[in-house]
Amino acid sequence: MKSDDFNLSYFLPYQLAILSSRISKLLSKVYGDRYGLSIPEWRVLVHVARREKMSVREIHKCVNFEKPTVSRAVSKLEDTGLVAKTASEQDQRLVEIELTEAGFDVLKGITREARSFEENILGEFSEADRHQLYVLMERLHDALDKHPEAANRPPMDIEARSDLLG
Amino acid sequence: MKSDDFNLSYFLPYQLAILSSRISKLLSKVYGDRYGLSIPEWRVLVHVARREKMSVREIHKCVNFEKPTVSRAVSKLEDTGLVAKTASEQDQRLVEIELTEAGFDVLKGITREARSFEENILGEFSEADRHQLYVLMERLHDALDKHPEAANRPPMDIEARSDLLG
DNA sequence: TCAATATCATTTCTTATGAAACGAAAAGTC
DNA sequence: GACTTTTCGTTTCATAAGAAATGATATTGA
Repeated sequence: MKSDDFNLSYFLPYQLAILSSRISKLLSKVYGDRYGLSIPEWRVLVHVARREKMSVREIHKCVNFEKPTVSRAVSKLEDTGLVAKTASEQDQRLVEIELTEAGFDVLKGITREARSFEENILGEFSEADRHQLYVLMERLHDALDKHPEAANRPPMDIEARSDLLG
Repeated sequence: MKSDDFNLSYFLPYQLAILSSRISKLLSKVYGDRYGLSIPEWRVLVHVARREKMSVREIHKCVNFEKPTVSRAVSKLEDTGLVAKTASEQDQRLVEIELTEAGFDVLKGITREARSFEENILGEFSEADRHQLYVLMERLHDALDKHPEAANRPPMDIEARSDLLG
């Protein structure tokens, strides 16, 4: 049996998955091979860096990973000395997580490499191209937001790069 | 410690991962909840449908999953009667996989729903918008192709939708 | 005030994935 | 024509992720 009905090559969900997977795998060579971090660890690290202190719950909402994944990532980062965990004074259930100096140093290194990685990929893209790309992705998110069954979109960070969104 | 150095909100690999994950999860409600298929199973099904017969190896190269994953997906699809496996006459190592009538029927249903899903997401996108989106994704793939360490890009299907690529 | 409920982080438990190992079959080499 | 090497598909094996359960603390309400 054979059918020409349907072609994955132009099916958006498939193309996005392939593209994202190729980029993620390549990027993971930066923080994985060189710094020994997993994807969840690296995401947690970046998010924690942008606040003074964060709880697992807060990170979970931002980072688009499940709570156990975040919890494990945080524990591992604590083991390697990149973050510090302390029980909250006001609410003993909460764990306050913050970057250590070592974590800050590592992040600085990875940040530099991540930026250069992105620049490498987007090298041939003009500012207009980048703007276009982000606007299109934004519109896709908007379309998803209208679906009641869609997963929540992680909140944007406050300080936006207005140079990109125009 | 706190740093405003780096903002994931505008980091392309992160944004792509989030977007792709949101869309994939939503789509998986179609083929998962309603048809009981996993992502690898659904991809295998579609790829096999486009050829008379395919080996595990061939599928593996197209589908962007590892060989064991493909092998398992095929076995499961055989169990549920959607594909048939036969040892090749010419080469006893190869397994020829083809869709059964039941597989064809299921695919027809999913295809319809997948199309309507995509249309639902891209509903507000004009033809020009879609073209733009695909061109930008294409350029990102091209940039990745230049990296020696990047994973191979799965080959495009032959019959391209020229209406999109212009 | 004390029980019932809700919230937070962690810990099972199950499942899925990919790397490496494996056995079978073909191709290459002498 | 046997021996080595390569290729194919499957099967371990180890690891990672999410669902559900757990334990601890807060909050609510009678």
